[in-house]
Amino acid sequence: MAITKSREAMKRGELARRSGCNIETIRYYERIGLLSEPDRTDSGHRLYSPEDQAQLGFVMRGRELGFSVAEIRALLSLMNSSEFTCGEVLDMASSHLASIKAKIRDLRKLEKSLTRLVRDCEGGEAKDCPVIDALAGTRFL
Amino acid sequence: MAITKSREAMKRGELARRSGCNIETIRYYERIGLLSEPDRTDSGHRLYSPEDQAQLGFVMRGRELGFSVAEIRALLSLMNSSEFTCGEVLDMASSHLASIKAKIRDLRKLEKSLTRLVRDCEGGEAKDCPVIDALAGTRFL
DNA sequence: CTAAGGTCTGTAGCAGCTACAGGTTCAAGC
DNA sequence: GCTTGAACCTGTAGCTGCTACAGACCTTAG
Repeated sequence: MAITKSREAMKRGELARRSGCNIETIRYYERIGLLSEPDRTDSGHRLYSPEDQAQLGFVMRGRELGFSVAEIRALLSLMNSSEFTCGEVLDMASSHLASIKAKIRDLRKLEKSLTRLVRDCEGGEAKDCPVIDALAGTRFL
Repeated sequence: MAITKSREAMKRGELARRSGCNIETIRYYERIGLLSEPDRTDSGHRLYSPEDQAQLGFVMRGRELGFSVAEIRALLSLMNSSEFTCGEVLDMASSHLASIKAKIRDLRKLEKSLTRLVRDCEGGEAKDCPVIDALAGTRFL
């Protein structure tokens, strides 16, 4: 094993443990370009630097905020371009926010419909179940 | 082409047109067992009956209500079992409702975090973008 | 030196579709 | 009857975001 950087560097398992990321997901992020290819030991084991760990953290927080892989890729390349403007980032974040709001609206509609169906269903052995009726198209939502 | 049922039966394209379902999705639903295998003409073209169309409608409404394919499969087999109880359906519907509520809660958290970030971002050419800072881990959400 | 664990690679699987290629078949016009 | 183009057939690959496994190699403790 290479001696250089050995104090700071860690292998995939430890990065997984430290970051809380699934060990296979780390390799997946590398493959799709969300993590840059790390150094390797002479025998081919990956060696991650603290910078790699920071980048993984960036990706994970982005995912937690619901950004898609494509969006995170864009954010990363924005950051790495020497002069990125906060405006570009703002555009991405606010359009992402808009899509989250839209999802919430859709889900709230579902919630309303289902709540009504569940409320009207008595749960007995009735022949006419409002939920089934709705699905069968014989009842309006 | 078989003469029987020809007045009522339709081919895949027409079923797609009438139901609003993507034509490939119909075949997909058949493959995964959400639609029963339809009759065929002598040359192998699928012939859908009005019952098939009703079943497709059931599946589509289920999907619109956010039920998973597995849940819809279960609902279908419940319906086809001679004596299904409304209670079983109610259980499925209300646990599905619970998962929708959970999704809404998660999305609302995201919405809050993102709204705050976007609000604090002035969108100029600032060196310190709150969105980037949050992703980089140098700012708490 | 050996055994157990970690890591390597490639690949397959999940949901829920959607789309395409390459081959029949149908239906309408001439 | 023949041609043409649309519709249909099959199998399979792609999408997103992972997750998991097999079989080989490497590392480390005893």
